[in-house]
Amino acid sequence: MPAHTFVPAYTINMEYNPKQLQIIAVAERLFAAKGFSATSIRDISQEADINVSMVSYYFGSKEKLIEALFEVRSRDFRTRLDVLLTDLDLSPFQRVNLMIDGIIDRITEKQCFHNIVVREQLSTDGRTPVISKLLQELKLGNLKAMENIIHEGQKLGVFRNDVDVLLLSTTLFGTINQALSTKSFYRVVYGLEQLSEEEQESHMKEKLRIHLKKLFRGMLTTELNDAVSS
Amino acid sequence: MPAHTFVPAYTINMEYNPKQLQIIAVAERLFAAKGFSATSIRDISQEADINVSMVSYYFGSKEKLIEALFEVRSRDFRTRLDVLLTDLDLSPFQRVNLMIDGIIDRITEKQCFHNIVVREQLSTDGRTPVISKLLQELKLGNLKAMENIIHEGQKLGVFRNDVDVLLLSTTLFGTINQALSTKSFYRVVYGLEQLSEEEQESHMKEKLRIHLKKLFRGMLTTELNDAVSS
Amino acid sequence: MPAHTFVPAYTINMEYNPKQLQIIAVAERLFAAKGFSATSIRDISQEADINVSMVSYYFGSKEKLIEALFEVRSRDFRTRLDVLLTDLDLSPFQRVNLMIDGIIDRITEKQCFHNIVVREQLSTDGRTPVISKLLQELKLGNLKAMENIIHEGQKLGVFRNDVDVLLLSTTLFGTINQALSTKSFYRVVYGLEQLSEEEQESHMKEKLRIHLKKLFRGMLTTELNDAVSS
Amino acid sequence: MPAHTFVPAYTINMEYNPKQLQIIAVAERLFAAKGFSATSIRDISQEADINVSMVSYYFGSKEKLIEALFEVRSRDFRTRLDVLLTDLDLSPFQRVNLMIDGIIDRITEKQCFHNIVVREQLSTDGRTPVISKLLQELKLGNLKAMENIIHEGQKLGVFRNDVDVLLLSTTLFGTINQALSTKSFYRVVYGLEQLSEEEQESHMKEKLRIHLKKLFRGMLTTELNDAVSS
DNA sequence: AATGAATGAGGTTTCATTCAT
DNA sequence: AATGAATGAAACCTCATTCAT
Repeated sequence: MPAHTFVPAYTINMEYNPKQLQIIAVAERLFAAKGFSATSIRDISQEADINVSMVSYYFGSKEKLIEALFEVRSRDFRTRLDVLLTDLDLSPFQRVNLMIDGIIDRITEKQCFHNIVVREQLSTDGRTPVISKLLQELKLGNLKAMENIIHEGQKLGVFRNDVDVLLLSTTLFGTINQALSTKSFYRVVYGLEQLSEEEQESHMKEKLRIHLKKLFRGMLTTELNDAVSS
Repeated sequence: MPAHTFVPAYTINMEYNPKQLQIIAVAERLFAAKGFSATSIRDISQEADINVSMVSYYFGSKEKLIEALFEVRSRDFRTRLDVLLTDLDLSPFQRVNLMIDGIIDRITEKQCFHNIVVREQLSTDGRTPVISKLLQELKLGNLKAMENIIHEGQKLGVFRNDVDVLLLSTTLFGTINQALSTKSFYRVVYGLEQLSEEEQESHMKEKLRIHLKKLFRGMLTTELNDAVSS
Repeated sequence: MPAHTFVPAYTINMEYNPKQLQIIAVAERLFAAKGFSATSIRDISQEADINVSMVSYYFGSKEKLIEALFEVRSRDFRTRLDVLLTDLDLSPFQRVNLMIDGIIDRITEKQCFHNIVVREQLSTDGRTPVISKLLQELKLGNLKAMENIIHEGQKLGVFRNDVDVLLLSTTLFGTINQALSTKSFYRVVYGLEQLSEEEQESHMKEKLRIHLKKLFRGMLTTELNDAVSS
Repeated sequence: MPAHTFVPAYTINMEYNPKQLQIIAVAERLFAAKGFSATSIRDISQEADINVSMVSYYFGSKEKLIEALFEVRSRDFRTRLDVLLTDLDLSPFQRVNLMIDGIIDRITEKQCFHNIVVREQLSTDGRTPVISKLLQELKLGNLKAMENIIHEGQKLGVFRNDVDVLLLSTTLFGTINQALSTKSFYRVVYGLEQLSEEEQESHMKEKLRIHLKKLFRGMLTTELNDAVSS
């Protein structure tokens, strides 16, 4: 092998070229639909209309491909998160509502990736340390952001003090994820079969927004006493 | 019992023999840990200490094995669900709290199966009609049970009338699923590394119970007005 | 294993009990339809409504089963052949025609077995010495019988002297086999689709009889001169 | 050429590359010797000195391999058939003799393939629609060609009018097939053990030619009256 | 830079057979 | 005498990856 030229694309490794991004996009869709193991490199290369060997060529391996996918998408999120919450001058409830809207939008927008994230979280033997680390950071970032908002509200005396932010965040993400993954059940129950895919999605998003805002309001508002004895 | 004509047991009746149940149990654990596709029949047979061909022998195929798994566990759930909620003479809130406890117990008890269920729900191209149908029934049963309880509370004037039961159920299951799938993150954040597996789990369950009961109380209680305008 | 009782059925090996004959009958049908290798013991046991292990139990192996099949059917033929041709007082042509009728009847009657015989003959690496030997004897018997009849006709000056009996026999059996194996093509060409299976078969048999008798007459009759120069 | 999307060559066009043709050649020999089912992909790949997975790679499956085999060989025949019979200016008998020679040559030349064809015809549940169709076309082509020749002879008053062309064709192919499949018996009977394989074959071919030409002459010649009463 | 032919490991499944009962 | 649970080998096929070009 001619050594001077055999520096495979994937060793450059921080910037991805258009072809790589295209492959990542296709892989994202398929991994979301069928799962990582059930998706073959042939599936991907077929849908992306590229040669089978391109995945290995560009990423080194299938494993590395999903790592690249996580790297790219994680970066997206990190950037978007901070922007949303720090600049504006808003009341705590407005801020919470904005956060809820932001997260719903973000997740529904990148539904495929979130689907993959959920799958990865389910895996006991984490796919790979790289992904585990990225996921951990992602989740920690989310948690810190929410903590900031809520602590601010608490300092202002608007929010209760006994708020379990982790569980609240768990409810927020859990509800959205659950809603998305049972979309078809949702359609049946609400009788939305005649609506288009998009109409149905925006319908569900709207309902979700209202539901989660009400929920957060209930959990954060001071007047509620905590007498919950089963 | 696999007969001489190779008609596996489950096509005759719905009884599985001890060996089959053992295989199902092993498969359940592995499918939960790695996913269906990533789990090979060899993995299963190795852990179950049986011959590779026994899976095909007892179930016909890997596909049929997971179907059997769903059939067995679904049956468990159906039976347990009704019992819990119909007989006792309780207040609406007591009933709701009992339901929450019941569902938390049920899911944490059959964590592996629930993990698999979540994975299946994520799959766009449902593994197989058999499983889709069972899942649909399961979810419908859950929803109906919750509707019964809440409607009763509404008739008694204890609960608000504008409750979206489907979304509430989504939050309930979504929160529990999310909590379980991010268990290790939970451990890090709460600094529970020194606790044993079981101690940690019961700690989390306890927190979950309180959180969800508070949450339901907030969403169902009448005094809360619904002014949530972002 | 208790030695005194473990003399498996198949070692007795000259007489077959009803169960064995039933298995042989089913195997015959399936081997004819799909070939030996393509027919599994499970296929056989399913159709015969017996346990899978019965084939090994009664015959020792699948291989031995087909040997048994050949033994049983070969015996049938040997007995039937001689009877037909030696006793009656007939003209040579009458005798030839009787032979043709007899062979057509015999083959169509035991079509499955003949199908298997043809398959075996095609196999370069003869299934097993046992079968090769039986087949050889069978063919030799057929040839001798035909030689007897023809030599007698020659002695009487009714038949030509330059008859190649082997090739004539080849034509006789080859034509019948070919006709049977292209039965469905025959049906299409003659437009017999509306006839029942049996009607069609008797139609074909009748045509075959006439054709072959005419053919033999042509080949055996003296007046034809042999000037065949391409 | 198997493209990156794993669409094997033959689905794009009907050209097979040298490697594929080599595999087909090996498969042809083994299928002829042992039958389709009894021949494993391992057998083929071993004899062809290629990797086991190449068969699936080049043809998709074992099933598709035999289909490819039939496609290639069928094409051969179709082209050769017409050429032979249309151009020359010959007497009807010359033409028939030429046809007989041609068919004998063709079959002995492609003996393996013909062996496989005979096996396929014997299968009640035709291997696959593709093969059934090709076989049907092949047989129909043969029949039409023979009909043309014979009808011409009839128009010229040289051949009898009551000729059953289908049965005559059955006899022609049946005799050749039978002769080839009982080659070893033929050797024993004629005492040709000391001859080489090729010498023996040409000996048999010569005998076959004479036999079949005489036979056709007898069946087609007008003077023979049809008094065949058993 | 990119291809596609080729590989070998490993996947699921089917097979004939055995063995304890 | 007969069963059926269980086995291990081998079947076909798919997989991710490599390598020469």
